Amino acid sequence: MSSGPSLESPPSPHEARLEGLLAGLNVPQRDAVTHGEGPLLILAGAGSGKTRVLTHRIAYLIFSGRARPHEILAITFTNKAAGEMRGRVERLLSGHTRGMWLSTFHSACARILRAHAERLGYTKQFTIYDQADARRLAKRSMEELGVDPKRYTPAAVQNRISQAKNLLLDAEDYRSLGGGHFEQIVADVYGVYERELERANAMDFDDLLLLTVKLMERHPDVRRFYADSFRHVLVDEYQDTNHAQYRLLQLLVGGGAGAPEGAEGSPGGAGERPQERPHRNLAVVGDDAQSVFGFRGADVRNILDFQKDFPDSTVVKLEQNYRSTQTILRAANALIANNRGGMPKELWSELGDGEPIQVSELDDEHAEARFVVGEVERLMSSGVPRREIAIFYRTNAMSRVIEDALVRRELAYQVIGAAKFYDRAEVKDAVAYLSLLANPRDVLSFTRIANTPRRGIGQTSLARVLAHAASLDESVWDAAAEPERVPGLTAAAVRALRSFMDTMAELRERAAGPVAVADLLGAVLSDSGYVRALEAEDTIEAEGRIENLEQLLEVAREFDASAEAGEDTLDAFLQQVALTASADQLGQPGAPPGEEDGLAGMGEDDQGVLTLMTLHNAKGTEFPHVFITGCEDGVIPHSRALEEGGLEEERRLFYVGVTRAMRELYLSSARRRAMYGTGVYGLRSRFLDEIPEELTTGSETRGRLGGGPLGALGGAGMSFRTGSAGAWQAASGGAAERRGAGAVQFRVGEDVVHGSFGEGVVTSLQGDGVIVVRFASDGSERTLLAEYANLSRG
DNA sequence: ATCCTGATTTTTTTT
DNA sequence: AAATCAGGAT
Repeated sequence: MSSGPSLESPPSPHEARLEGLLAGLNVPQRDAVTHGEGPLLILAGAGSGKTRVLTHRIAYLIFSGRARPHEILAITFTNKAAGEMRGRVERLLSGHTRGMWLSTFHSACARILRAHAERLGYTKQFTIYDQADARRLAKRSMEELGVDPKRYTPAAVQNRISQAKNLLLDAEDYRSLGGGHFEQIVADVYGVYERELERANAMDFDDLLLLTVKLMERHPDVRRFYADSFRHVLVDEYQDTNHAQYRLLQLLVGGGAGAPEGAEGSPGGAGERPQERPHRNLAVVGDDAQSVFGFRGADVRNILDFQKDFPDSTVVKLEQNYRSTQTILRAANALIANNRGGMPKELWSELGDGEPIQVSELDDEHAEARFVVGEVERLMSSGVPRREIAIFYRTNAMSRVIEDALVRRELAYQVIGAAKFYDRAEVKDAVAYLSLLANPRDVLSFTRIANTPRRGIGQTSLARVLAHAASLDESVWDAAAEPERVPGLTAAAVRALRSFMDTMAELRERAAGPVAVADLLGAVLSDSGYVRALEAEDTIEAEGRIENLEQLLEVAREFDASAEAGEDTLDAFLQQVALTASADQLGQPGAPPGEEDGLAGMGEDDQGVLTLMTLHNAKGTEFPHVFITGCEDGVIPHSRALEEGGLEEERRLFYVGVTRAMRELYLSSARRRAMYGTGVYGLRSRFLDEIPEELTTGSETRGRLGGGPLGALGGAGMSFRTGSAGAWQAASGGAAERRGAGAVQFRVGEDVVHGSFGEGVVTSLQGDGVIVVRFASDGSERTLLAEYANLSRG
């Protein structure tokens, strides 16, 4: 209306900016973005544009003058999500995000803890132990207590400790809960475990949350500092928050159930500035139907009870879906309707019915993989770029078979989540060196690297050093630095230790100065003899390790380049590494797929690559074409989850998978699937039956055994045992592999494994069963008789 | 101290 | 099937 020349003052650039921000948003989205002060609950169904709402709300807060960048704390679930959000906010604000906190709970907590570590008896160089470290420490604590690791596995105990921490319970709290024999054992281990963490100046993932809460509870001034500083707190994926995170939010924004404001703010309270008014500017976004992290302490009640916690909260419901066809949404709605409780929501879209959902049942996981890959190729030949296709599965282990099939067809792909770069042994070793340099009390890192590479410091000597350090209550570093004082060490061990520690001391001096992390890492790798030892191995694997270390150096270089001057770069680097999750993906999407370079690395064009990931990692993503594999009872309602009564969470997980699909959805299952090396027969997932039939299409009978004469299978199909090698694999293969009777058929480019030469690839077929194989172990090419050589598919 | 071998366990999902 | 672990030989 106000366009054109007007007597009224034209909209100021400021107003225009605000208008632009709201353009294209629907009514509830707009309400959420423009909501002023006070608690806000945004119930955002799948695909309803919640990230858009979050980013626009942040921009709105700033444009409207309600907040300045440094007054905003926005929490996401993964670093990747945080990075994406930062990018989008930056675009909206044309770069004005300086000082804004946009991170995960864990990263934000680590940052806060580093600033106040001394208050909790830590130094700011504290080490962050990941789950594997935590498990090792739990194991050691159990050994110290003489707990039988057969009866109780360290993993189970660590799990319980983690749960306790998520509930903000310390060892004594946990003990006083009562519980059975196991719980008492856990309480014992928890106590020792905690003591060891403190001695090591280390924190596990859960501590980051727990200790931040503790810090703020014990030190009101610290709490007040952050509460004042973050005028607006926004939380994504609120349905996946656990109790510790919930509590932390209460401490930051005030109010809510169980918050101490009543006591503190009331006259006669703690006596410190009783007039403090909590701002309660908390905006949370979530969907109870997508709560899938219960196993790690997430509590759906946080979102379900939000209105109880904040009776005056504003609630906005986003139900219009901008992602999927109605067919997909109807399936999703029908599926989730089988869960009881939860907030009623009905997703709808304007995108029309689209294609029916394809349901397929295959013989086994190999047939399933071939089927999926075949469909992928069909899609691609009809012009669909690779990046628009995703394949989901329940467990990481399931990716392998699919990857094999993809490599065989030379399709470029990326696996999100698995292939954890930071989990590689050599990378962990290198990081452990740096950790020890930063934190001389870091026992776990010390034990990891003291004899890596081999330098004559064996288990026994190591144990003696640790015991000595413990008895004098000094750091491992100090104990090891004077090996002659350690009782019981052999002369050789003393010599080896001294030489090792001399090197470390030199490195430490370097670390103390203003040194680039990459330079320090380079010095570590050469001075420690680590790279030399790898070079001496002179194997393909060692070469790969060296390449990985090269890559780590590159990461360090990038870090150095972006680090701010005067920062404790080593500490910051270690923190980043510790908190970079596997799902955050080192190489950005679009990078050539790692893995078997060459074969899969054909993604040079602008097609991007296929994406493989677990259903858990799928949350927050969307793809035009989605495959969900392993739709079998025991896999998708996972058997372990069923035992623990987690059916509804499994259903939500499946729901998450279904709602990722924009246009086409494929659901596949296998009648028979190998687990732990032997075959297991499964039933199709009960979730498939919860999808209305009229929405689906597909043959239940697709991929029947062999397809050809029944006899082809013979007795081999019954013995679903590997070991006796490719027998049934050949027999149950699809049409492409159905050729000769009995003998295994190979194709050029196929991966094979030989009984004594190991892995190789078929380079040519000479006819009459004569094939040529190049072996990876030594690069040799050998001519073999397929029938007699001890060969099987890789 | 180190290497080798056979037994046992693993697979739920992740910050 | 793969990886980790314990025990034993060198």
